Amino acid sequence: MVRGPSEVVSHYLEAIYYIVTEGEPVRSARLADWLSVSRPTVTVAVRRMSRDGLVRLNARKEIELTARGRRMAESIVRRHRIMERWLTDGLGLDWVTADEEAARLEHAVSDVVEKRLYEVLGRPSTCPHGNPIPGYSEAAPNETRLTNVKAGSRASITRVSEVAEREAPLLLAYLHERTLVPGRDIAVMEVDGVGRTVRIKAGAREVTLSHDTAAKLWVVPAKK
Amino acid sequence: MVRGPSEVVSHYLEAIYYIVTEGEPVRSARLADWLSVSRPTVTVAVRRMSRDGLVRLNARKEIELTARGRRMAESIVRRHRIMERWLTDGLGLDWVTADEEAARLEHAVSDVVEKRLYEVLGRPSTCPHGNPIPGYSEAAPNETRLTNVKAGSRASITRVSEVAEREAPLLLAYLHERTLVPGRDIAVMEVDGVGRTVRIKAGAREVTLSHDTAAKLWVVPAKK
DNA sequence: CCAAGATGTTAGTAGGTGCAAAAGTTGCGA
DNA sequence: TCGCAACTTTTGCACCTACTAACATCTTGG
Repeated sequence: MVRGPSEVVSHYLEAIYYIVTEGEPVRSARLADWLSVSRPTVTVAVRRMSRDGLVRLNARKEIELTARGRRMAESIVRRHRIMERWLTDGLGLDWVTADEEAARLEHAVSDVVEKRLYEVLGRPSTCPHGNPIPGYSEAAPNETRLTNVKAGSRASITRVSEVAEREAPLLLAYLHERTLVPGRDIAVMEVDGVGRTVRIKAGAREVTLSHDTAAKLWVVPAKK
Repeated sequence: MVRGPSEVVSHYLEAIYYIVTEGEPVRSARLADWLSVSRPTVTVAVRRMSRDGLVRLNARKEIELTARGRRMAESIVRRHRIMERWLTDGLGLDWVTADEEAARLEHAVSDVVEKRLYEVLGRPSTCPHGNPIPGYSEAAPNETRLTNVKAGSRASITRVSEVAEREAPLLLAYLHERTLVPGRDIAVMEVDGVGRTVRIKAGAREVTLSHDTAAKLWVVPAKK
């Protein structure tokens, strides 16, 4: 019998995957914060995962996924995002609740249910806030953080970073209220390097975002 | 934070609930078989559950649910049956697969999802094979086992015992193939006390069931 | 370059869940 | 009533997951 990763290990893999996707180094302390456990707990968990060939530590003690670990992580993230789609589109839950619920359901979903649900949902290509579903879709190659866009240009929101969900759950509701959702076209009015803010126009509405918040929004340049 | 029962404890509560519902005594050895664990494992698990006020042992060492244990068990069974409904009606899975999947999903479903899903499914009153959903519906009071019905009378199938699912999963497919499903009207042709069989007619088709199998089918007498 | 703060590990402890082997209990048929 | 078979528990082990306290190491600002 092939035993999959435990629920706890799955959460580690998932967190590592999200942080890697943001292009940030995965440190043990960050995982401890993310998963709300103590640092020694992370140390031993990572040691177990390393023993099982899921992760490895580089010279700077940063945690990296092995090929096997990445495959497992993708599988979990895929289930998570498909469940989020169902919870929002099918059951009408809001983004924040859907994410919390998906975090539990993702470990209970088998291949069979995952595939059937994906079909029934109409083969969605992203989770509700725009993140691609591993194995079915990928991020746009010309995607960039909103903080990299120059004042005066136009862009289209593609996704809200997964990191926002975990480290600032209130942000999701904040963005949703302001209709800063995937597919939204925006115009960048002003980038203030001193105040570290970005002023944008979404439809008729102007919004000023902090640099931190803007970094959580990924966009593609508007066509032509 | 109110910690619910662990997943393992939930499975114990669920199994106990099903066996009690069949009117049979709950013995430690039966739980060991049901849950596929060793008997010592059951002993210590039951001791923990007893300590936590979920079960008690009577003089014959039979396991009984406390009021609190029963409430928890009902909550789990409710989630299980609602999930089964979704898996069969929503995703088109067969009875056996739906039951297996529901056994994992039931532990990951929150109150919020349970209630929303129940509404979206149109407030079903039973699981796919006819068992009532605790808190929403109850078994018909005049329900009886098929083995108690006299030859020559007519009856309507109400449900397939939950015990069949766990202790004889192939039986579910067997019954489904023969359209012996809830709502089916049947005529009892012959009850053979020696051969321990029951011959019934369902539509145009005659089927002979063993006594064991017939005992897993619950029916109500045909109207009039 | 050094010290403070961030980061990581070791040590010791605890509870849950599981096992096999063996000993104790009980109930029932001969 | 005796003895066997079924049932239950004890014993001793192992592993995962978690904690706190204390120590070690690393990085970076002054």
